[in-house]
Amino acid sequence: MPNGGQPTIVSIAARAGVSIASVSRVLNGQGARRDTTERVRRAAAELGYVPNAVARSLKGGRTRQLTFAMPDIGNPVYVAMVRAIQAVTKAAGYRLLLHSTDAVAEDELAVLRSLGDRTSDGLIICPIRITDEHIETLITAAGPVVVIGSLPPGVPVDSVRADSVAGAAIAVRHLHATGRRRIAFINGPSDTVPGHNRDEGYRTALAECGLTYDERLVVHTDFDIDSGAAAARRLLTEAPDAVFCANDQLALGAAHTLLARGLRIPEDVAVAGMDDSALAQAGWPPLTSVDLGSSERGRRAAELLLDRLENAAEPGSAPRTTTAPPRLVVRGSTAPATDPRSARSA
Amino acid sequence: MPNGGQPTIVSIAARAGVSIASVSRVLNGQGARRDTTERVRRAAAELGYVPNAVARSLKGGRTRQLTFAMPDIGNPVYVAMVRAIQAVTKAAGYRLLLHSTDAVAEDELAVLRSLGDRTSDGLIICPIRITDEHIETLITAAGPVVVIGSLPPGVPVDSVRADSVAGAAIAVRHLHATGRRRIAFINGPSDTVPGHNRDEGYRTALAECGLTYDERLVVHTDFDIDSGAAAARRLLTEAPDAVFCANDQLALGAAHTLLARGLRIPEDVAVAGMDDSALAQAGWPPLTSVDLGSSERGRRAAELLLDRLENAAEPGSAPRTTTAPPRLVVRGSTAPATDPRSARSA
DNA sequence: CCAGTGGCTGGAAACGTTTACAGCAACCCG
DNA sequence: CGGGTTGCTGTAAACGTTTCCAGCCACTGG
Repeated sequence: MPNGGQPTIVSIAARAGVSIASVSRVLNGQGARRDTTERVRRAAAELGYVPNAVARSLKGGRTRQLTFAMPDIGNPVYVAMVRAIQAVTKAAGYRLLLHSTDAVAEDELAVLRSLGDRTSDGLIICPIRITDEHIETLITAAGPVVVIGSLPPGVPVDSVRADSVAGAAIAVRHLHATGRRRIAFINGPSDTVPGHNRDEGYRTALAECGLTYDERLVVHTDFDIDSGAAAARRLLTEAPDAVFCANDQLALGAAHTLLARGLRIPEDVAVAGMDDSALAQAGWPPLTSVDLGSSERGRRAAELLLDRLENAAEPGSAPRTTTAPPRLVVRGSTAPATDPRSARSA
Repeated sequence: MPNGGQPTIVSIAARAGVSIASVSRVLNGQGARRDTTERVRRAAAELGYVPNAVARSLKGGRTRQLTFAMPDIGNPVYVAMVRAIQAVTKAAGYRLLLHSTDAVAEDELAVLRSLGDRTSDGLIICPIRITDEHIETLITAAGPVVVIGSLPPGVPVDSVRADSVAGAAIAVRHLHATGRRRIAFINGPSDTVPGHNRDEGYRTALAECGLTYDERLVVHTDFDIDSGAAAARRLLTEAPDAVFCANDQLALGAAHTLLARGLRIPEDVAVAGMDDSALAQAGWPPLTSVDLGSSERGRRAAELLLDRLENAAEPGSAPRTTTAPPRLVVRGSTAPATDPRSARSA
């Protein structure tokens, strides 16, 4: 018993006195005589048989596993995506493998290539940067892939994008509408796709509002809480009346710094984030944030992937792209400076 | 080519003009003639060969995949564990499958049973409740399992526990030491292991401090932000001078409610949480929290599991249990009411 | 020069399934 | 009563690897 004592279809066949083919058929619900069915069922139950998924996959060529690769499991945005994806894939009978690439491009490529090892039937990937090598690897991937993020035009791969250009613009216009004029911007790395797009939205909206772009009000840093706090410290000398942040984590970090310096939010400075993650509601004051539709994107990506798998759309068929519209969620952190609530007892 | 055109060891053998056995040997770095080695390597590269992990697993009996099942991916505590586990398993050459059970017992059992399908070589599970059925299933599991959490004595399974009884007690004593006397407690469900233990710690510490347990100051609810906020609303009528929460999410929710009602933290009410997750540092004011060693527990669990796997310790060998000591991390949310900083300008 | 040795190699079996195919009995109908 | 149908069953091949084993060749040492 080289197997470790695990019962197999063979043990069942022996015990029930039938062939392995019959066992397989009974267990997969195909026709069999009353008598046979019963004997097999009983033998399987007595032995505590569990089908070997590996053998099954080898034969069938499918693992019924899908992979989701994201830059950072710690970021609530991706958690939201995971939930949405999970809901769809679970319903379709697939297991979901999660992979955190820690935002390193090499890891992303490795995941893409690993589709070739047939460990999973398909992949949803959320790349933070998109290099030529990414595109090359995407095209030659050994199985269906859906990208969550913006792909250059012409790349024949399904994708689901967020309109973060428009999203950033909405936030800036909102800040302007509440009377802010020195709107600082804490952004992620400028060489990432999200970083680049948010920058574009920021500039566009500033122009629309008749404000001029002032590079002293802009900081590029990493997408996490500590970076947000540090960036805000640097911005303090510029005395902004609003800080727009490229995600909620940055916004939370920034708010933290501002409050620690005795500034009031929103009376002295407004703060807005992006993603509308759980963090935005949890922050104090609750953060205004732009919902880029993380759940929606996750759900949609999963659907696209399943469609490729189940309907076996010929690999070359036209790639589909969906864009989730952004939505501003206004909370306390950007109440107008002239709002009655801002009148403090002091 | 029923395979989908994927190159296999057979295609390589044909192209290189050698047997499949030689291909396998070359690719696995075993001895071969210079000439053979080179031809195989080249053929493999030209075809873009990637070994089929499924076939390999079937033959080898191991998938080099491990599973981590946790109640909730959204909770930063589990994220910390995932990171720690990942670090260990990745170094050992294992892939990690993540599974969110959403705290439903049936799902936990399903994961445990699914070890039998040989999809992964071992399992780390973080059960929220432990029923007799859990124990039964744990014992008969088809592969090595490590439990993160408290197991009743005598269950022959490796486990890593947090001392949340002691942890809760530390927090309560700290609140008492800073002058608080009406210490409310927002706890998770009392029929969960963590919920039960934290309750015990709370009661013990109260007694030590000479305070009496007052059930009007205690709320049992779910382990998330919204529940914390709702619980705090209910507690307001009791005018506590401190709120101890069974995790950081509850604490954040509670702080939120308190601040929204115009109470000052820590001047009017102190707030303390547990887990010392990213949330605690991110909150405003930064939350005092008890670090229950999530990373440490994750790391340790991974090590135990790997040890079982690699050293093939005979299944019956003595189960090992580790306990991670709690550690109080004091932050702004529990500064003593008499602290000079608490004197406001007003 | 021959037996022995050692390095490489190929054939074939094995891992646990699913499934095409053929065999076989029982039955129905003409 | 014979030929066809029907319903079930078993044999064996296949999925893509790894690995045991035996064979081959070229040496080496006596």
